Amino acid sequence: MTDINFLNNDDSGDAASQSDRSGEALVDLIELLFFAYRDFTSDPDAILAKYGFGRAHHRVIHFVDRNPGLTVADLLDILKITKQSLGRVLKQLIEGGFIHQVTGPHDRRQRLLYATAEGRALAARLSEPQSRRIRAALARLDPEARQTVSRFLFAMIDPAEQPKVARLVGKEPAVE
Amino acid sequence: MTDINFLNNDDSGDAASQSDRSGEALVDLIELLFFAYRDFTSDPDAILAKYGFGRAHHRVIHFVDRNPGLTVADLLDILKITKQSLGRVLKQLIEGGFIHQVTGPHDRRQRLLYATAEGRALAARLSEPQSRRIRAALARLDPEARQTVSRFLFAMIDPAEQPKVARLVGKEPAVE
DNA sequence: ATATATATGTCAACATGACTGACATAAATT
DNA sequence: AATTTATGTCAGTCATGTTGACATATATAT
Repeated sequence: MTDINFLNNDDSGDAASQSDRSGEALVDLIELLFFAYRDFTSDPDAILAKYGFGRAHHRVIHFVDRNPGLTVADLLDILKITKQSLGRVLKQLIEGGFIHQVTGPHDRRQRLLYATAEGRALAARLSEPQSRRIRAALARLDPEARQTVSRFLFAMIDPAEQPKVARLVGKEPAVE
Repeated sequence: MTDINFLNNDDSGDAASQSDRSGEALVDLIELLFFAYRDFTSDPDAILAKYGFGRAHHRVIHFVDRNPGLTVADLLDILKITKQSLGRVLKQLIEGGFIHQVTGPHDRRQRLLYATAEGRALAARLSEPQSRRIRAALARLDPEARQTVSRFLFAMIDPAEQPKVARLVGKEPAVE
């Protein structure tokens, strides 16, 4: 029924836009990235739905869990969204007891963010299927594939953002 | 100002959630995938804004351009969205003259979708910065990196979806 | 001390792109 | 003739992003 059969539908003879063979392989990678990311996010989405949360909550709890003491400004810079957007999901996560705030010790204007025990459990639960998916994918490849994939993904990030991401991830994926 | 400095904020001594060293590298890949995809989609987003279009339009025009004669059902299966969601963006693309419909020759219920000259031009314009980004990323890696990355991304897709994607992309990324 | 800048929060209005549910039409299939 | 399928559409809702304006507390500079 919902079977993809349009490869046989090519009886129109009009395949002009597909004839550019030079960039063909790159278009493949564009599409693979789309499908990989589509499925990569589907696992956590299903878990989040049980909590009444969305993908935005996932991103917040993930980065707060991974970086205890993160400030709101840090989070805004990572997620590239407005504080109004962040405000809503952050409020829900705090009210739900997944994140708690601590007034900054040096700068009392700051609210340092920490995941609670429940928050850490949720973060772990969300990352688990994603880790498993990555582990399964890498299992089919050579041992050095992880390094290659890591470097590729890092190189895909805007050059201006790469230093920040390198510090955030805690490693230098582009260096051996 | 908006400088990320929370790596120095770790004066709380509480890094419990970061102490799981076993899955550490996989968490890195989770984050790199997030950042890579975030920036990967930012280039087309800027172009789409000029047309009053969004990311949904990009996906539709891309797959229609790449697969002339695609049916609505095919598109729904690729994008994994509802027909109501697709309906709006498809309508706008048709009204804007980027896509035109042809009644199916065998099954007159079907509307085969084709990109117009303008649609092909838009698709090319959108994929150009993405191709360039990928090309630049691969340029820093070994020649066999493309094969590795391609296989990795393919393996990240739900196994049940892999055959469809393999046919759609027109290659077998998992095979040499 | 006062002025200014910064970090954060909040209110209001809005846009996009998803969703569900219901129903309509035309054409194919049984 | 009845049913299924492919598609379209109306109506309402939700999640998550946006801009603009403004408030508060605190830090910093003059």
